[in-house]
Amino acid sequence: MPRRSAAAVTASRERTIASAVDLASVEGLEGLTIGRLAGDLGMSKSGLIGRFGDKEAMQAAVLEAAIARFTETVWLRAQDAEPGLPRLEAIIDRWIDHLRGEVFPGGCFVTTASVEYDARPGPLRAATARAVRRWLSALEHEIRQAIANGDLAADRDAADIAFELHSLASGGSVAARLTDDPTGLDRTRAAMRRAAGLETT
Amino acid sequence: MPRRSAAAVTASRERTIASAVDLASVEGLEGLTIGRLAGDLGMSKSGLIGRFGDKEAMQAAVLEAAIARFTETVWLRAQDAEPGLPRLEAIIDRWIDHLRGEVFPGGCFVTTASVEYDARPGPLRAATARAVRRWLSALEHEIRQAIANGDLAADRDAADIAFELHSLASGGSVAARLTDDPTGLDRTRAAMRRAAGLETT
DNA sequence: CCTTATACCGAACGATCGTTCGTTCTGTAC
DNA sequence: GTACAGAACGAACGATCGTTCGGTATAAGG
Repeated sequence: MPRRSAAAVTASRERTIASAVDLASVEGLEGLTIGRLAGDLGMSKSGLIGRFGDKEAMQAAVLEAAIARFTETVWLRAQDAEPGLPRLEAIIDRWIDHLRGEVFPGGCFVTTASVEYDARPGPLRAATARAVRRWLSALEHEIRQAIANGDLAADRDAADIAFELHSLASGGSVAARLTDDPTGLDRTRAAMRRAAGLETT
Repeated sequence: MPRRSAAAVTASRERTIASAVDLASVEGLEGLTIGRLAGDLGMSKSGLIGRFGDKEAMQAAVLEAAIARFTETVWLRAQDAEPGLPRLEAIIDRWIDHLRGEVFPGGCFVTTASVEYDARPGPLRAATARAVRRWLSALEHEIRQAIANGDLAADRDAADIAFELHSLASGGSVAARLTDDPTGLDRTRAAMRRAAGLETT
Protein backbone atom coordinates (compact mmCIF):
# COMPACT_ATOMS: atom_id res chain seq x y z
CA MET A 1 0.00 0.00 0.00
CA PRO A 2 1.13 3.54 -0.54
CA ARG A 3 2.61 5.43 2.29
CA ARG A 4 -0.30 7.84 2.01
CA SER A 5 -3.94 7.03 1.75
CA ALA A 6 -5.37 6.60 -1.72
CA ALA A 7 -7.26 9.87 -1.40
CA ALA A 8 -4.14 11.77 -0.38
CA VAL A 9 -2.18 10.28 -3.24
CA THR A 10 -4.87 11.29 -5.69
CA ALA A 11 -4.94 14.79 -4.27
CA SER A 12 -1.17 15.03 -4.56
CA ARG A 13 -1.30 13.80 -8.10
CA GLU A 14 -3.98 16.31 -8.95
CA ARG A 15 -1.96 19.09 -7.41
CA THR A 16 0.95 17.95 -9.52
CA ILE A 17 -1.17 18.05 -12.66
CA ALA A 18 -2.58 21.45 -11.74
CA SER A 19 0.93 22.84 -11.52
CA ALA A 20 1.81 21.19 -14.80
CA VAL A 21 -1.24 22.71 -16.47
CA ASP A 22 -0.26 26.18 -15.34
CA LEU A 23 3.31 25.72 -16.50
CA ALA A 24 2.31 24.20 -19.84
CA SER A 25 -0.20 26.96 -20.44
CA VAL A 26 2.76 29.32 -20.66
CA GLU A 27 5.51 27.12 -22.09
CA GLY A 28 3.28 24.96 -24.23
CA LEU A 29 2.57 21.27 -23.86
CA GLU A 30 5.68 20.49 -25.88
CA GLY A 31 7.79 22.94 -23.91
CA LEU A 32 6.84 21.21 -20.70
CA THR A 33 9.92 19.72 -19.12
CA ILE A 34 10.24 17.10 -16.45
CA GLY A 35 13.24 18.78 -14.86
CA ARG A 36 11.61 22.18 -14.80
CA LEU A 37 8.34 20.91 -13.41
CA ALA A 38 10.07 18.75 -10.83
CA GLY A 39 12.02 21.78 -9.70
CA ASP A 40 8.86 23.86 -9.39
CA LEU A 41 7.24 21.12 -7.33
CA GLY A 42 10.32 20.59 -5.19
CA MET A 43 10.70 16.95 -6.07
CA SER A 44 13.04 14.80 -8.09
CA LYS A 45 12.68 14.11 -11.80
CA SER A 46 12.41 10.39 -11.23
CA GLY A 47 9.78 10.82 -8.56
CA LEU A 48 7.74 12.99 -10.84
CA ILE A 49 7.90 10.83 -13.93
CA GLY A 50 7.18 7.80 -11.82
CA ARG A 51 3.67 9.10 -11.34
CA PHE A 52 2.93 8.90 -15.03
CA GLY A 53 5.45 6.44 -16.42
CA ASP A 54 6.20 8.47 -19.47
CA LYS A 55 6.58 12.04 -20.55
CA GLU A 56 3.93 11.56 -23.21
CA ALA A 57 1.59 10.03 -20.65
CA MET A 58 2.18 13.06 -18.47
CA GLN A 59 1.41 15.38 -21.37
CA ALA A 60 -1.77 13.45 -22.06
CA ALA A 61 -2.82 13.72 -18.42
CA VAL A 62 -2.09 17.44 -18.44
CA LEU A 63 -4.07 17.95 -21.63
CA GLU A 64 -6.99 16.01 -20.24
CA ALA A 65 -6.95 18.07 -17.05
CA ALA A 66 -6.85 21.32 -19.02
CA ILE A 67 -9.82 20.24 -21.11
CA ALA A 68 -11.70 19.34 -17.95
CA ARG A 69 -10.90 22.76 -16.50
CA PHE A 70 -12.29 24.40 -19.62
CA THR A 71 -15.41 22.25 -19.68
CA GLU A 72 -16.02 22.98 -16.03
CA THR A 73 -15.68 26.75 -16.22
CA VAL A 74 -17.44 27.27 -19.54
CA TRP A 75 -19.83 24.49 -20.38
CA LEU A 76 -20.92 23.36 -16.96
CA ARG A 77 -21.68 26.83 -15.64
CA ALA A 78 -23.91 27.54 -18.61
CA GLN A 79 -26.09 24.51 -18.05
CA ASP A 80 -28.60 26.24 -15.82
CA ALA A 81 -29.61 28.52 -18.68
CA GLU A 82 -32.40 27.00 -20.72
CA PRO A 83 -31.38 25.11 -23.88
CA GLY A 84 -31.05 27.02 -27.15
CA LEU A 85 -30.17 30.65 -27.54
CA PRO A 86 -30.13 31.56 -23.83
CA ARG A 87 -27.67 28.80 -23.12
CA LEU A 88 -25.59 29.76 -26.13
CA GLU A 89 -25.49 33.30 -24.83
CA ALA A 90 -24.40 32.02 -21.43
CA ILE A 91 -21.69 29.90 -23.03
CA ILE A 92 -20.30 32.91 -24.85
CA ASP A 93 -20.17 34.94 -21.65
CA ARG A 94 -18.55 32.15 -19.66
CA TRP A 95 -16.13 31.61 -22.53
CA ILE A 96 -15.08 35.24 -22.60
CA ASP A 97 -14.78 35.27 -18.83
CA HIS A 98 -12.63 32.18 -19.06
CA LEU A 99 -10.34 33.81 -21.61
CA ARG A 100 -10.19 37.05 -19.67
CA GLY A 101 -9.75 35.50 -16.25
CA GLU A 102 -6.82 33.71 -14.81
CA VAL A 103 -8.03 30.18 -15.41
CA PHE A 104 -4.96 29.61 -17.54
CA PRO A 105 -2.04 31.95 -16.85
CA GLY A 106 -0.78 31.58 -20.42
CA GLY A 107 -3.97 31.85 -22.43
CA CYS A 108 -6.34 29.22 -23.76
CA PHE A 109 -4.70 25.87 -23.34
CA VAL A 110 -6.54 24.05 -26.10
CA THR A 111 -5.65 26.78 -28.57
CA THR A 112 -1.99 26.44 -27.65
CA ALA A 113 -2.19 22.68 -28.06
CA SER A 114 -4.07 23.06 -31.35
CA VAL A 115 -1.29 25.15 -32.82
CA GLU A 116 1.41 22.90 -31.43
CA TYR A 117 -0.02 19.74 -32.93
CA ASP A 118 -1.98 20.87 -35.97
CA ALA A 119 0.93 19.87 -38.20
CA ARG A 120 2.46 17.12 -36.08
CA PRO A 121 0.98 13.62 -35.95
CA GLY A 122 0.74 11.55 -32.80
CA PRO A 123 -1.61 10.67 -29.96
CA LEU A 124 -1.50 14.18 -28.52
CA ARG A 125 -2.67 15.65 -31.78
CA ALA A 126 -5.48 13.10 -31.89
CA ALA A 127 -6.53 13.93 -28.33
CA THR A 128 -6.52 17.64 -29.06
CA ALA A 129 -8.52 17.20 -32.25
CA ARG A 130 -11.01 15.02 -30.41
CA ALA A 131 -11.55 17.72 -27.79
CA VAL A 132 -12.06 20.43 -30.40
CA ARG A 133 -14.49 18.30 -32.39
CA ARG A 134 -16.42 17.49 -29.25
CA TRP A 135 -16.62 21.17 -28.36
CA LEU A 136 -17.77 22.09 -31.86
CA SER A 137 -20.46 19.44 -31.59
CA ALA A 138 -21.65 20.82 -28.28
CA LEU A 139 -21.90 24.29 -29.76
CA GLU A 140 -23.64 22.99 -32.84
CA HIS A 141 -26.16 21.13 -30.70
CA GLU A 142 -27.08 24.31 -28.86
CA ILE A 143 -27.35 26.27 -32.10
CA ARG A 144 -29.63 23.63 -33.59
CA GLN A 145 -31.80 23.89 -30.51
CA ALA A 146 -31.96 27.67 -30.93
CA ILE A 147 -33.00 27.26 -34.55
CA ALA A 148 -35.65 24.70 -33.57
CA ASN A 149 -36.97 27.17 -30.99
CA GLY A 150 -37.26 29.82 -33.70
CA ASP A 151 -34.70 32.02 -31.95
CA LEU A 152 -32.24 31.78 -34.80
CA ALA A 153 -32.67 32.14 -38.57
CA ALA A 154 -33.17 28.71 -40.11
CA ASP A 155 -31.21 29.52 -43.24
CA ARG A 156 -27.82 29.34 -41.60
CA ASP A 157 -25.83 26.19 -41.06
CA ALA A 158 -25.39 25.35 -37.40
CA ALA A 159 -21.94 23.85 -37.99
CA ASP A 160 -20.90 27.06 -39.73
CA ILE A 161 -21.86 29.15 -36.73
CA ALA A 162 -20.17 26.77 -34.32
CA PHE A 163 -16.97 26.87 -36.33
CA GLU A 164 -17.12 30.64 -36.51
CA LEU A 165 -17.57 31.01 -32.76
CA HIS A 166 -14.62 28.77 -32.12
CA SER A 167 -12.44 30.66 -34.61
CA LEU A 168 -13.34 34.01 -33.09
CA ALA A 169 -12.66 32.90 -29.55
CA SER A 170 -9.35 31.19 -30.16
CA GLY A 171 -8.03 33.68 -32.70
CA GLY A 172 -9.26 36.67 -30.76
CA SER A 173 -7.81 35.65 -27.42
CA VAL A 174 -4.38 35.03 -28.92
CA ALA A 175 -4.34 38.35 -30.79
CA ALA A 176 -5.56 40.30 -27.76
CA ARG A 177 -2.93 38.76 -25.52
CA LEU A 178 -0.09 39.16 -27.97
CA THR A 179 -0.80 42.77 -28.85
CA ASP A 180 -1.65 43.73 -25.25
CA ASP A 181 -5.00 44.98 -26.47
CA PRO A 182 -7.33 45.34 -23.47
CA THR A 183 -10.34 45.80 -25.76
CA GLY A 184 -9.62 42.68 -27.78
CA LEU A 185 -11.88 40.39 -25.79
CA ASP A 186 -14.69 42.95 -25.84
CA ARG A 187 -14.38 42.96 -29.61
CA THR A 188 -14.32 39.19 -29.61
CA ARG A 189 -17.45 38.99 -27.48
CA ALA A 190 -19.30 41.40 -29.75
CA ALA A 191 -18.24 39.48 -32.84
CA MET A 192 -19.33 36.19 -31.29
CA ARG A 193 -22.73 37.60 -30.35
CA ARG A 194 -23.15 38.92 -33.85
CA ALA A 195 -22.16 35.57 -35.31
CA ALA A 196 -24.69 33.85 -33.08
CA GLY A 197 -27.46 36.20 -34.21
CA LEU A 198 -27.69 38.00 -30.87
CA GLU A 199 -28.21 41.72 -30.82
CA THR A 200 -24.94 43.41 -29.88
CA THR A 201 -25.29 44.45 -26.28
CA MET B 1 36.51 38.31 -49.21
CA PRO B 2 34.16 35.34 -49.18
CA ARG B 3 35.01 32.35 -51.22
CA ARG B 4 31.79 32.93 -53.13
CA SER B 5 30.55 36.17 -54.59
CA ALA B 6 28.37 38.35 -52.41
CA ALA B 7 25.34 37.54 -54.54
CA ALA B 8 25.93 33.81 -54.21
CA VAL B 9 26.38 34.13 -50.49
CA THR B 10 23.12 36.01 -50.18
CA ALA B 11 21.34 33.40 -52.28
CA SER B 12 22.77 30.65 -50.12
CA ARG B 13 21.74 32.46 -46.98
CA GLU B 14 18.27 32.96 -48.32
CA ARG B 15 18.01 29.31 -49.23
CA THR B 16 19.07 28.55 -45.68
CA ILE B 17 16.40 30.81 -44.27
CA ALA B 18 13.78 29.36 -46.61
CA SER B 19 14.53 25.89 -45.30
CA ALA B 20 14.42 27.18 -41.76
CA VAL B 21 11.04 28.79 -42.37
CA ASP B 22 9.61 25.54 -43.67
CA LEU B 23 10.98 23.60 -40.74
CA ALA B 24 9.85 26.15 -38.16
CA SER B 25 6.40 26.30 -39.70
CA VAL B 26 5.98 22.69 -38.57
CA GLU B 27 8.07 22.56 -35.40
CA GLY B 28 7.47 26.11 -34.29
CA LEU B 29 9.96 28.92 -34.01
CA GLU B 30 10.89 27.73 -30.55
CA GLY B 31 11.17 24.12 -31.68
CA LEU B 32 13.64 25.11 -34.35
CA THR B 33 16.96 23.47 -33.63
CA ILE B 34 20.39 24.26 -34.96
CA GLY B 35 21.41 20.63 -35.10
CA ARG B 36 18.27 19.54 -36.88
CA LEU B 37 18.37 22.36 -39.40
CA ALA B 38 22.08 21.87 -40.04
CA GLY B 39 21.42 18.21 -40.72
CA ASP B 40 18.62 19.00 -43.15
CA LEU B 41 20.90 21.43 -44.96
CA GLY B 42 23.83 19.03 -44.96
CA MET B 43 26.13 21.33 -43.10
CA SER B 44 27.69 21.58 -39.69
CA LYS B 45 26.09 23.25 -36.69
CA SER B 46 28.93 25.71 -36.36
CA GLY B 47 28.81 26.62 -40.02
CA LEU B 48 25.10 27.28 -39.78
CA ILE B 49 25.12 29.35 -36.63
CA GLY B 50 28.07 31.32 -37.98
CA ARG B 51 25.74 32.83 -40.53
CA PHE B 52 23.61 34.44 -37.87
CA GLY B 53 25.81 34.61 -34.81
CA ASP B 54 23.11 33.54 -32.43
CA LYS B 55 20.16 31.22 -32.26
CA GLU B 56 17.89 34.10 -31.37
CA ALA B 57 19.24 36.12 -34.30
CA MET B 58 18.46 33.15 -36.52
CA GLN B 59 14.94 32.94 -35.15
CA ALA B 60 14.49 36.64 -35.76
CA ALA B 61 15.70 36.29 -39.34
CA VAL B 62 13.36 33.35 -39.89
CA LEU B 63 10.42 35.25 -38.46
CA GLU B 64 11.19 38.25 -40.63
CA ALA B 65 11.39 36.06 -43.71
CA ALA B 66 8.09 34.38 -42.89
CA ILE B 67 6.40 37.74 -42.47
CA ALA B 68 7.83 38.85 -45.80
CA ARG B 69 6.51 35.69 -47.42
CA PHE B 70 3.06 36.41 -46.05
CA THR B 71 3.12 40.06 -47.10
CA GLU B 72 4.22 39.09 -50.57
CA THR B 73 1.59 36.43 -51.19
CA VAL B 74 -1.34 38.19 -49.54
CA TRP B 75 -0.89 41.93 -49.40
CA LEU B 76 1.23 42.57 -52.47
CA ARG B 77 -0.93 40.52 -54.83
CA ALA B 78 -4.03 42.40 -53.75
CA GLN B 79 -2.56 45.79 -54.59
CA ASP B 80 -3.81 45.87 -58.16
CA ALA B 81 -7.39 45.84 -56.94
CA GLU B 82 -8.67 49.37 -56.36
CA PRO B 83 -8.51 50.66 -52.77
CA GLY B 84 -11.41 50.05 -50.45
CA LEU B 85 -13.83 47.16 -50.58
CA PRO B 86 -12.51 45.58 -53.81
CA ARG B 87 -9.02 45.42 -52.37
CA LEU B 88 -10.34 44.10 -49.08
CA GLU B 89 -12.14 41.38 -51.01
CA ALA B 90 -8.94 40.56 -52.87
CA ILE B 91 -7.00 40.42 -49.61
CA ILE B 92 -9.47 37.93 -48.17
CA ASP B 93 -9.18 35.71 -51.23
CA ARG B 94 -5.38 35.83 -51.27
CA TRP B 95 -5.39 35.20 -47.54
CA ILE B 96 -7.52 32.11 -47.85
CA ASP B 97 -5.43 30.91 -50.79
CA HIS B 98 -2.36 31.45 -48.68
CA LEU B 99 -3.80 29.41 -45.82
CA ARG B 100 -5.02 26.70 -48.15
CA GLY B 101 -1.94 26.52 -50.31
CA GLU B 102 1.47 25.22 -49.49
CA VAL B 103 3.09 28.53 -48.73
CA PHE B 104 3.81 27.24 -45.26
CA PRO B 105 3.85 23.46 -44.86
CA GLY B 106 2.84 23.72 -41.22
CA GLY B 107 0.11 26.34 -41.31
CA CYS B 108 0.19 30.07 -40.81
CA PHE B 109 3.58 30.98 -39.42
CA VAL B 110 2.57 34.18 -37.68
CA THR B 111 -0.27 32.41 -35.91
CA THR B 112 2.15 29.78 -34.65
CA ALA B 113 4.53 32.48 -33.46
CA SER B 114 1.67 34.41 -31.88
CA VAL B 115 0.70 31.45 -29.75
CA GLU B 116 4.30 30.61 -28.88
CA TYR B 117 5.08 34.09 -27.63
CA ASP B 118 1.78 35.53 -26.46
CA ALA B 119 2.69 34.67 -22.87
CA ARG B 120 6.47 34.80 -23.10
CA PRO B 121 8.35 38.11 -23.10
CA GLY B 122 11.36 38.83 -25.24
CA PRO B 123 12.39 40.37 -28.55
CA LEU B 124 10.70 37.62 -30.55
CA ARG B 125 7.40 38.35 -28.90
CA ALA B 126 7.87 42.04 -29.64
CA ALA B 127 8.65 41.33 -33.28
CA THR B 128 5.61 39.10 -33.64
CA ALA B 129 3.33 41.63 -31.98
CA ARG B 130 4.70 44.36 -34.23
CA ALA B 131 3.89 42.31 -37.31
CA VAL B 132 0.35 41.58 -36.15
CA ARG B 133 -0.29 45.22 -35.27
CA ARG B 134 1.03 46.31 -38.64
CA TRP B 135 -1.23 43.84 -40.39
CA LEU B 136 -4.25 44.94 -38.39
CA SER B 137 -3.45 48.53 -39.35
CA ALA B 138 -3.25 47.64 -43.02
CA LEU B 139 -6.64 45.93 -42.82
CA GLU B 140 -8.12 48.82 -40.90
CA HIS B 141 -6.83 51.27 -43.48
CA GLU B 142 -8.56 49.40 -46.27
CA ILE B 143 -11.79 49.15 -44.29
CA ARG B 144 -11.73 52.88 -43.61
CA GLN B 145 -11.31 53.46 -47.31
CA ALA B 146 -14.30 51.23 -48.02
CA ILE B 147 -16.39 53.19 -45.53
CA ALA B 148 -15.27 56.49 -47.07
CA ASN B 149 -16.29 55.17 -50.47
CA GLY B 150 -19.72 54.36 -49.15
CA ASP B 151 -19.22 50.63 -49.77
CA LEU B 152 -19.40 49.77 -46.09
CA ALA B 153 -21.85 50.81 -43.37
CA ALA B 154 -20.42 53.79 -41.49
CA ASP B 155 -21.75 52.66 -38.13
CA ARG B 156 -19.20 49.92 -37.64
CA ASP B 157 -15.75 50.41 -36.21
CA ALA B 158 -12.99 49.71 -38.72
CA ALA B 159 -10.67 48.38 -36.04
CA ASP B 160 -13.39 45.98 -34.92
CA ILE B 161 -13.75 44.53 -38.39
CA ALA B 162 -10.00 44.25 -38.86
CA PHE B 163 -9.65 42.43 -35.55
CA GLU B 164 -12.51 40.13 -36.46
CA LEU B 165 -11.01 39.26 -39.85
CA HIS B 166 -7.71 38.43 -38.23
CA SER B 167 -9.35 36.29 -35.56
CA LEU B 168 -11.36 34.35 -38.11
CA ALA B 169 -8.41 33.68 -40.36
CA SER B 170 -5.96 32.59 -37.68
CA GLY B 171 -8.47 30.68 -35.58
CA GLY B 172 -10.15 29.11 -38.57
CA SER B 173 -7.00 27.87 -40.24
CA VAL B 174 -5.77 26.21 -37.07
CA ALA B 175 -9.08 24.50 -36.39
CA ALA B 176 -9.46 23.35 -39.99
CA ARG B 177 -5.97 21.89 -40.03
CA LEU B 178 -6.23 20.23 -36.65
CA THR B 179 -9.60 18.58 -37.25
CA ASP B 180 -8.78 17.67 -40.86
CA ASP B 181 -11.88 19.55 -41.94
CA PRO B 182 -11.63 20.22 -45.70
CA THR B 183 -14.56 22.66 -45.54
CA GLY B 184 -13.05 24.69 -42.72
CA LEU B 185 -11.40 27.28 -44.91
CA ASP B 186 -14.56 27.65 -47.01
CA ARG B 187 -16.41 28.37 -43.80
CA THR B 188 -13.68 30.80 -42.79
CA ARG B 189 -13.87 32.61 -46.12
CA ALA B 190 -17.64 32.95 -45.87
CA ALA B 191 -17.40 34.23 -42.31
CA MET B 192 -14.74 36.75 -43.28
CA ARG B 193 -16.84 38.02 -46.19
CA ARG B 194 -19.81 38.35 -43.92
CA ALA B 195 -17.73 40.21 -41.35
CA ALA B 196 -16.51 42.58 -44.06
CA GLY B 197 -20.05 43.29 -45.20
CA LEU B 198 -19.69 41.43 -48.50
CA GLU B 199 -22.56 39.37 -49.79
CA THR B 200 -21.75 35.69 -49.25
CA THR B 201 -20.77 34.28 -52.62
C1' DC C 1 53.32 35.51 -54.64
C1' DC C 2 51.57 36.90 -50.53
C1' DT C 3 48.26 38.69 -47.47
C1' DT C 4 43.69 38.92 -45.85
C1' DA C 5 38.88 38.03 -45.27
C1' DT C 6 35.44 34.76 -45.09
C1' DA C 7 32.75 30.31 -45.10
C1' DC C 8 32.81 26.17 -43.31
C1' DC C 9 34.31 22.26 -40.67
C1' DG C 10 35.30 19.03 -36.67
C1' DA C 11 35.85 18.72 -31.93
C1' DA C 12 34.81 19.85 -27.67
C1' DC C 13 32.40 22.57 -23.89
C1' DG C 14 28.81 22.57 -20.02
C1' DA C 15 23.95 22.20 -19.62
C1' DT C 16 19.83 19.92 -19.99
C1' DC C 17 16.89 16.57 -22.07
C1' DG C 18 14.02 11.94 -20.95
C1' DT C 19 14.84 7.68 -18.93
C1' DT C 20 16.58 3.84 -16.04
C1' DC C 21 18.35 1.93 -12.29
C1' DG C 22 19.06 0.61 -7.08
C1' DT C 23 17.97 2.30 -2.60
C1' DT C 24 15.41 4.19 1.17
C1' DC C 25 11.42 5.31 3.63
C1' DT C 26 6.71 4.60 5.28
C1' DG C 27 2.58 2.93 5.96
C1' DT C 28 -0.51 -1.47 5.81
C1' DA C 29 -1.34 -6.59 6.08
C1' DC C 30 -0.39 -10.82 7.82
C1' DG D 1 7.55 -8.82 14.19
C1' DT D 2 8.03 -9.58 9.71
C1' DA D 3 6.92 -9.14 4.94
C1' DC D 4 5.30 -6.34 1.41
C1' DA D 5 3.73 -2.36 -1.63
C1' DG D 6 4.29 1.97 -3.19
C1' DA D 7 6.28 6.59 -3.46
C1' DA D 8 10.11 9.25 -3.79
C1' DC D 9 15.04 9.81 -4.04
C1' DG D 10 19.95 10.32 -5.91
C1' DA D 11 22.96 8.95 -9.36
C1' DA D 12 23.94 7.90 -13.65
C1' DC D 13 22.88 6.79 -18.72
C1' DG D 14 23.25 8.41 -23.71
C1' DA D 15 21.49 11.98 -26.50
C1' DT D 16 20.97 16.52 -27.78
C1' DC D 17 20.91 21.36 -26.81
C1' DG D 18 23.49 26.11 -28.02
C1' DT D 19 27.99 27.78 -28.13
C1' DT D 20 33.07 28.32 -28.63
C1' DC D 21 37.45 27.51 -30.61
C1' DG D 22 41.20 26.33 -33.81
C1' DG D 23 42.11 24.88 -38.31
C1' DT D 24 41.38 24.65 -43.41
C1' DA D 25 40.03 25.88 -47.92
C1' DT D 26 38.97 29.52 -51.13
C1' DA D 27 38.80 33.80 -53.51
C1' DA D 28 39.92 38.71 -54.01
C1' DG D 29 43.40 42.74 -53.43
C1' DG D 30 48.01 44.22 -53.30
